[in-house]
Amino acid sequence: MDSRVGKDGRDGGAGGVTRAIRDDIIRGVHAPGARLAEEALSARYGVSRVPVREALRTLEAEGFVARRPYAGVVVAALDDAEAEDLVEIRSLLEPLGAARAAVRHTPEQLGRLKELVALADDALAAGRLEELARLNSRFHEVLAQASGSRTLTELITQLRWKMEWVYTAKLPRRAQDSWSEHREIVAVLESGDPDKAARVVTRHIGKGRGAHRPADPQAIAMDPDPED
Amino acid sequence: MDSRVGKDGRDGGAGGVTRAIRDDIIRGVHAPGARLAEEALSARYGVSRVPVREALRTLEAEGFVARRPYAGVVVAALDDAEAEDLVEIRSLLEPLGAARAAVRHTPEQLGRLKELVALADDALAAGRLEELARLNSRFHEVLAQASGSRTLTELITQLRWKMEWVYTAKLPRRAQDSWSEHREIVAVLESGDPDKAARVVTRHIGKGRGAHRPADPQAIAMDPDPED
DNA sequence: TCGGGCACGATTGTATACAATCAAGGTGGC
DNA sequence: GCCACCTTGATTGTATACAATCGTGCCCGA
Repeated sequence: MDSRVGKDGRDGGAGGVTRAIRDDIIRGVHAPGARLAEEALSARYGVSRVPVREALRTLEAEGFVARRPYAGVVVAALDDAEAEDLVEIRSLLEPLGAARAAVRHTPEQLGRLKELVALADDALAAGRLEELARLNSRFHEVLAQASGSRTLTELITQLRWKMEWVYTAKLPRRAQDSWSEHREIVAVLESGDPDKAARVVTRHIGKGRGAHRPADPQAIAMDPDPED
Repeated sequence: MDSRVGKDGRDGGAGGVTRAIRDDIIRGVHAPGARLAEEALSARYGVSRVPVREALRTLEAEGFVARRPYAGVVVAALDDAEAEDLVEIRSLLEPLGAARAAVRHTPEQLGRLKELVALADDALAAGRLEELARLNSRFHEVLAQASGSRTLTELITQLRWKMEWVYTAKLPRRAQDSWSEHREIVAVLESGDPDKAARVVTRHIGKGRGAHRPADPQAIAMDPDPED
């Protein structure tokens, strides 16, 4: 198992290490609470300590690791309350992004979303679930970009990473239901109605009414899920 | 004008440079679009390029600078639409934080908030407006921390930095009105009602009804403001 | 005169070497 | 035996040196 980052990444270098470490954290390779020694990481990913340190700085700002001076970094651990907060925050921001997207989306983005829906149809028919998950991520990524707001896009993307991280253990559920809703989202975007876009995405996220109320137990029992 | 970072910072080092550069960006010392050459920064802040690079990685993740491989970093520029989005996002997240704080706040945090209100009374009576601005930042910082969610705290803090950045030109308005509302917030927190806390903070932020609707022109004309 | 191509300078990305700091274990005294 | 103190090892933080890459301006030819 060699995780060293190849020379093929489009970015200069350390960015690739950042992605590699982040992916390994999300996939559980580096468990929450685990200490990440710089030299061990540099050996594992095949670069020196400098890119590793820069990657850790990025991951710290993103909230995946915690850093204490002269005491090293550890993988962050999200307790249940924080996981619920992530769901709540996402249920606020992604509808906002959809409302923006309904007004600001470019034709290219709309076309890309339609293309993804079509690809998902094929993947679903062929029963390729892994493909479906990847397409799902892409769909929400493009949807966020369509908001036209860099801040919103980055926040939503990072929230989805965190969601994937939290729910990484319980993998492939509900992967097939969501694409009919995705198609609906595309249609609403095309209509250009921001309020309707926000409502549809709110329902899609799986967490309706109750804006600032802590998620009620029943909603949690529904187990909202990154695969939507 | 010597901006070099002193040895007295509580953190090991590069963290201090991060704060210094961020402050200078917010204060407009480094204008939006300006190129930040690493060597120039290391000379200016009195450290080598390594801490500078790490600081830039943090600031990139926070959205203050943009980085392109082998092309250097430039200070990010927020257009009007993005500025409005910041207001909107904040108007969603800070009430959520207040609702959490109403349930989760610690006695220490509540005491600290009351103390800040009292200090603001004195500062107001003495007419020290700069002191008031600093206390205002601290108040909202502690309020965010009282949410008990690391994610929420960091998001809200970063949003306030960005707001301060955007509205940095037009400085000392409305600094005196907000503290009566701050006192009200403390009272609501103490009562422990999350919905009421969210409503009060929403009103305090200055942007009421219309959750996912783009801010209407009238609301923008009111000129929402970090000094609240 | 204008366009293509190449060499050069400047800047970013990376690696190695060194200094500062912390934690743990040993040692001496009581 | 126990506690304070120090020493030592390991790890982080920083500085310097080197490699990779990009933009620029000059040169040359048509």
